[in-house]
Amino acid sequence: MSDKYDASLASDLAALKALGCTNLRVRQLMRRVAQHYDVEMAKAGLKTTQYSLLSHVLKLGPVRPGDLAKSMKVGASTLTRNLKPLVDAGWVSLAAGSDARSRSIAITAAGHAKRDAARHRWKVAQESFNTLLGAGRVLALHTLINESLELLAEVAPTDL
Amino acid sequence: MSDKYDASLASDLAALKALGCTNLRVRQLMRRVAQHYDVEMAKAGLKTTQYSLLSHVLKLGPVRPGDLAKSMKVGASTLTRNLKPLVDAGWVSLAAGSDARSRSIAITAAGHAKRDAARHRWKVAQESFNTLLGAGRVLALHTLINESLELLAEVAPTDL
DNA sequence: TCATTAAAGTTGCATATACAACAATTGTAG
DNA sequence: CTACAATTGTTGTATATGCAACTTTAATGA
Repeated sequence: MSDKYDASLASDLAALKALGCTNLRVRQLMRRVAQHYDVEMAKAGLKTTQYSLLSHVLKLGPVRPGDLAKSMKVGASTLTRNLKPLVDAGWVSLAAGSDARSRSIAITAAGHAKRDAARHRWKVAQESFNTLLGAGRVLALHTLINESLELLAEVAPTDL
Repeated sequence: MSDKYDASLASDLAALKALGCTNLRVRQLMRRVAQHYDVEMAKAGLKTTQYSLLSHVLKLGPVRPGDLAKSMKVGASTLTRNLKPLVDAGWVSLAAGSDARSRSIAITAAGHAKRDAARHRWKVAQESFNTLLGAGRVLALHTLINESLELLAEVAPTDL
């Protein structure tokens, strides 16, 4: 398959210089998107990040911290800390793993219930987001993110 | 001008359901991009966020906190706190504003020097990012972010 | 077996982020 | 002129984020 972004046209190279800091722009987008989703998720008593974490634990079943962190693409230390509120709330359990240095993270019955209850809110946020931006734009954004993450992961200094 | 994302094709609507959480994906991208830039900026002794803040203060001249926050699209409380390390380092000064409830934020000589010294690192990060992803992809990403931020701002509950 | 290295998580430290509540000031209606 | 409302920032609280250093355990080599 052809890559429509392979060519570096002269016009592109000129346009690049007019762009602002990509890091800043991505952060700004992240904040707005978080705000959009958080408004809905708050009605379910969850931060969007917590919903994602809960969903991943549910999907992966009993899972080791390292594998969960890789799956979510966050650093190990971030995972340790983000897990704490969920454990405190009784939505996630931390048990001893087969290997004595590792652990086993699992969702509890209460956690499963909480996630199911919050699922509807997430859908509302996701769908209103799609409507607001337009389907084509959201699809294009996801495609760009997919490609970018792959390219960035190849040269990333750490797993995050 | 025509908007190539206006139409909601049936094929698009079907593809949307296959997408994961947009909030999660944008966050993941943000982390990787931050990591990429931070590697370079660390050589100048700055976080990329601090470089952005310093650059904005430089660009806007003596500026009120509220205006600076709006320009950077961060919440007012975030700005207050992000400013502190820079003030402590002597790169930014906080003075009384004309209006007694407001203030005046300005860059110091040391801050200006620091920013100039860091500018080269930022360029390296930005250019290596462009090379890694490809000019077309970066341009497409910026375009999507520009459009998305505009649409999101219209319905945002707060200024952040 | 014993020292070395590798693997897996957690903790100390620092920053980033924002909502709600608050404090201080200015503007405005009566 | 005063009571009420709007403006402008900061703080309390809580989460998100990750690097470097550390602890514990497992694997490996001599």
